[in-house]
Amino acid sequence: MTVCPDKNIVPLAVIKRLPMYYRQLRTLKEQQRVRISSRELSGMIGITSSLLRQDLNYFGDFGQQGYGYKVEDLYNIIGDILGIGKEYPAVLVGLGNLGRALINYEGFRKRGLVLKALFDNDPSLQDTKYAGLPVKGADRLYEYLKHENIEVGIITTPASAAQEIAETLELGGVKGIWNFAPCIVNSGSGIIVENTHIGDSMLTLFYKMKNAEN
Amino acid sequence: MTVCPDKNIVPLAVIKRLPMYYRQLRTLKEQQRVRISSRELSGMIGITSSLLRQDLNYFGDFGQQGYGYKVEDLYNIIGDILGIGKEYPAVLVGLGNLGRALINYEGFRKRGLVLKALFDNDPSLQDTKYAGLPVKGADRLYEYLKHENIEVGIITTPASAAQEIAETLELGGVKGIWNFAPCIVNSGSGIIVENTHIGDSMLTLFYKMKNAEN
DNA sequence: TAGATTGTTAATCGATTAACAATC
DNA sequence: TAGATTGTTAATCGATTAACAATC
Repeated sequence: MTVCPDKNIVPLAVIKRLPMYYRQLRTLKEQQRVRISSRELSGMIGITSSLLRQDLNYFGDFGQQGYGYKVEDLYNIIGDILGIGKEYPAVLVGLGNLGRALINYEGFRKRGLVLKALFDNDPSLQDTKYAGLPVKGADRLYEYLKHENIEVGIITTPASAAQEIAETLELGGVKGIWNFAPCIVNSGSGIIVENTHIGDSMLTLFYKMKNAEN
Repeated sequence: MTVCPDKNIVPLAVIKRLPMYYRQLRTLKEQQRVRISSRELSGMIGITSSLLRQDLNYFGDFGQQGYGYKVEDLYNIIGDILGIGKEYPAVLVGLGNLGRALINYEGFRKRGLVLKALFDNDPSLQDTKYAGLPVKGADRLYEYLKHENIEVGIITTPASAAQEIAETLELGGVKGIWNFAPCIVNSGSGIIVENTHIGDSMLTLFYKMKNAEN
């Protein structure tokens, strides 16, 4: 029952499925479900039960033969594996519509993302507050990072500004960058960059729609 | 040079990379680059040149031996493959922060997504306008869809409302659903559902950060 | 032409599925 | 115990990479 991630050999494909399991287990928990078999859970998600069991067994033996998995236990275990529960101090750069939407979504806060300050180039926003958080000029980002312990930098600027901001974040010592700008952000050294290109998924949708007509 | 998608046998893994190529080619086009080799383009993106050439060859022969690819031509070709240029009339349901952010992002409009109406349950919003678009009660969604030709339904409601909205969209005859609610949306018949779970990528980031420390 | 780079085949690698013994 | 379902191995399937002949 111990959570033991086999040193770095867990395939990324497996990791990417964990949040999906986590979400479905939360729904089940909210419905007061106590136990669930790999067959039923995988069916809800649209994968095979083999795949689900394989994935879980990268981290440990969490089930019980003839019984299945305890919903709440598995939910907590996957939460632990994902690093939920820990707090991640964060800054967000780029106070446009998407930035504001992310700031106001409580789900992130609930999973451990704690915003500490916001940055934007617009002079009219300098030294104001938004959602209770201080708004500073992007030129003061590096200085701020030097004095605070920030682990995550969120980029919601236009593409043109993203690379420079990423470099500043990296110099400032963040551990991970969550990039929403529609461009590839390169990290010099090996810090973690997670790209979320919302527009890409729209184009994937268009492609599928176009080709479903046949 | 003709765009010929080999009937439905293009792997999804390939499709998912096309928007990335498209984005990088746009950047190159903006920098006035005329030609590019598969080696250089793939390097910018962080994949092998083999993979890039394999991917493109699902759709046709767009390069020239000894020369490479013409940036602008390839950009346009990939745009065509993805279905950009065509217009997709759309509705958005759920006028929260994320919904508003999407409405105000011009990039979607540029690629062909044309919002026609917005829906929300909040009575104070009924029959107002937002960003020049009419806002209606979610209970009027089905009636609206019956009278208008809408192809895409965007769901930015809380998880609890998403499934019902999805069913209404489907009954109303949309071809594709772009779901941002943090839950799995099941389509009865086979309409296209593209899920964009922003929160999932945050959890993936957390996992990577947690395990990079070792 | 010589050099460069494609398109494409074959080899490798990794991820998914099937199957079943172990066991609750 | 009998039935159910896991954990895990082996088989399959699919995706990526390497290599190179074709050719611009």
